[in-house]
Amino acid sequence: MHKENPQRASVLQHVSQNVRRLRHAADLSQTALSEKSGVSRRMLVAIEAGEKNVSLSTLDRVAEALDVAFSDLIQAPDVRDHSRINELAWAGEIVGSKAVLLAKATARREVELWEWRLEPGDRYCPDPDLEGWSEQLFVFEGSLTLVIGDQETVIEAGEFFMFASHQPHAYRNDGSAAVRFVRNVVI
Amino acid sequence: MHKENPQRASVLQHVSQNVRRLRHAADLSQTALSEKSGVSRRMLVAIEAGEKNVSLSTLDRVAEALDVAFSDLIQAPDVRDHSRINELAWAGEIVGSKAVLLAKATARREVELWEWRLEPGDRYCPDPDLEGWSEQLFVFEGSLTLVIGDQETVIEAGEFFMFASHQPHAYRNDGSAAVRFVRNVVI
DNA sequence: ACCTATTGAGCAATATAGTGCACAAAGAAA
DNA sequence: TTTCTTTGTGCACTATATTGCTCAATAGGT
Repeated sequence: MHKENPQRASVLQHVSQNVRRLRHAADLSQTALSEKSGVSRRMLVAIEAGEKNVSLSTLDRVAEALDVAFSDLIQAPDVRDHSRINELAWAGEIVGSKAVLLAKATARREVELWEWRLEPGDRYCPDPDLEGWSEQLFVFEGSLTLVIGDQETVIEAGEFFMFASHQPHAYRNDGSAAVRFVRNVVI
Repeated sequence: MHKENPQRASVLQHVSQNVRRLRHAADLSQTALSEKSGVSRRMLVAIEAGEKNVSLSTLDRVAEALDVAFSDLIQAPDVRDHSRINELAWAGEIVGSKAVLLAKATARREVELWEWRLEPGDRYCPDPDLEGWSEQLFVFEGSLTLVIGDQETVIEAGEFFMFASHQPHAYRNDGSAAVRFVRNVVI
């Protein structure tokens, strides 16, 4: 009649891993999370073991106590690959035509595509983004000096660079001509 | 002792709206969806009314029957803005330095950043993407002819364009010099 | 050794998700 | 009108999520 609970739903496995991971990230014990969320510790054990079929509102209380979005608890925990690829994906019939996939990122919420132009000697020092954000830069004219922490990287025209933008960083043009680049901000 | 069910969880409201919207989009009656998903019609009514606290596996069965991702059922239904912005967001101290936010998209799963180069006379005709995908193009050298359906658009160097890529489309270089552009694929 | 914090698990009680049935209201098409 | 489809609701029943209580096992720190 009813299913013998094969728990086919992969969502539950993700939840189990995510809750544990995020709870440790928040430096909370099961007891502490239980008090903060209002969900019994016994239930938290079951959730982290993946042996109970959690309801939405219960899971939402956990998400709120962990200070994360609900969707963060159901997403596959390891799908995020902010890997740099830079491979030739297509070559046209005429020599020189090409398509290069610079990077592929598993986005959760937002993407921002920016066009930038920085005159020689100019700079931009943004506030660091929150944890999880990353930026992808593609310089198509001039030369860009990227400062991350105390480390400086020069990105020439035609080059691509990607970094986690929660650390302090700055853009600077040390060259003699204007630098123009595309900036892709992703979370 | 227990709460008088204020159902504070906004997730449940989203679910209620999403299920109904997607069910209509799939052209299914409650009865049909019930048979396809294995969830009782009585429960579907409750879900769409937002008066029951659905469990993950039950909602996952609904998601599978609707042929959508689980996260599609819990997300706020109208948050997707693929709006073109193109506003000057920052101006440097030296005249000419600038940052232009070309576009901001609410991404759900993936982002792909591509660098392209197309020689004169060359073209690329990809298979149309699935519903929901969109592409953002920024041409920084040459001139690109974008064919969408039976409509042609010429994008000059320095210009930006965005379109839903589920419709048949093609890139073509009608100019006399190579065209180079950045292509951002988002869902 | 001891003490303490943390986690896992068993069990009984309770709250509620989920089912199946019956029936009514509304709308569309004959 | 009559028929059919779709949807909402009340109710009793079952399945199970959720709780609070136990106790055991493990790991660190003193």
